[in-house]
Amino acid sequence: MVEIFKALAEESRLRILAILMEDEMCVCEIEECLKMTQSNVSRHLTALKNSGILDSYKKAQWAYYKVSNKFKEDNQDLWLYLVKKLKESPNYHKDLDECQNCKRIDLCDVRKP
Amino acid sequence: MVEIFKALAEESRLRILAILMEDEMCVCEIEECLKMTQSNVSRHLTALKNSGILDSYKKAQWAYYKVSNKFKEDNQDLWLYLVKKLKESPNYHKDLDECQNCKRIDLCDVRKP
DNA sequence: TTCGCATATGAGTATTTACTCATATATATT
DNA sequence: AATATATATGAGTAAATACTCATATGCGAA
Repeated sequence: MVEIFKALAEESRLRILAILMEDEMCVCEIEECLKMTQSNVSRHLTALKNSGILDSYKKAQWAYYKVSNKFKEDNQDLWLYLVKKLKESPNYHKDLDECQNCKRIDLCDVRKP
Repeated sequence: MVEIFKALAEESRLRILAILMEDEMCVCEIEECLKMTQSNVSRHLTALKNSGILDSYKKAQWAYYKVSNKFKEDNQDLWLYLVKKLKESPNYHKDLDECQNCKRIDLCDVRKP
């Protein structure tokens, strides 16, 4: 439990989690959406993954991250709380809009026709 | 939200919260129950209070802390999660037992007849 | 007023954490 | 094999955090 709270006790990580709430994403997309450095994104994703909140898989050189279903199941009340509160957080809509813009750019394999 | 997670991202604070789940307590009682230094208890309680999780009141030289009702109302899902998970945590039963022992000792005014 | 008790706070120390730049590693293309 | 792209990881730096000891502050009793 404390490990989960530690992972969540950081603004950048909550922003990442907020945009991952909607759909899985690739590192390069998160970078672009949140205007964060690649290495910083990677580290935060690793922290969230290590605490059991995210899952990831690789497709060629691309790494995709998504909220872990197991996490959602094992921590239903917390997940409910997060979904609600993340949508209310100050950066949420701005970040979401930015993500819509990013989806118009071909960033990684999954976005290519 | 992040402030709340920051307050909860610490083992000692979760232990304090776990025993405060049952009933309000005085600083000196928490000290005794959890075998922590007075100053450390005081600091953790202040952190939990500043994040909105706890409320406190003074009675003479004694300071009592309890879980804030406002916090419970505003963060129902999270509180539900905490109650469940705190009871499952490794130290919970040991700490609870220790508290039962402490209640046999007269520590502060409220315990005196 | 002085003394005793409870607790908050100052200060020091060690550890942890967030971020960056650089680069190692993994995968694909030529 | 060389080159390009994506991402994880090493290393350095600054800031934050947890804990302790000491003591300031607040309250009550004598």
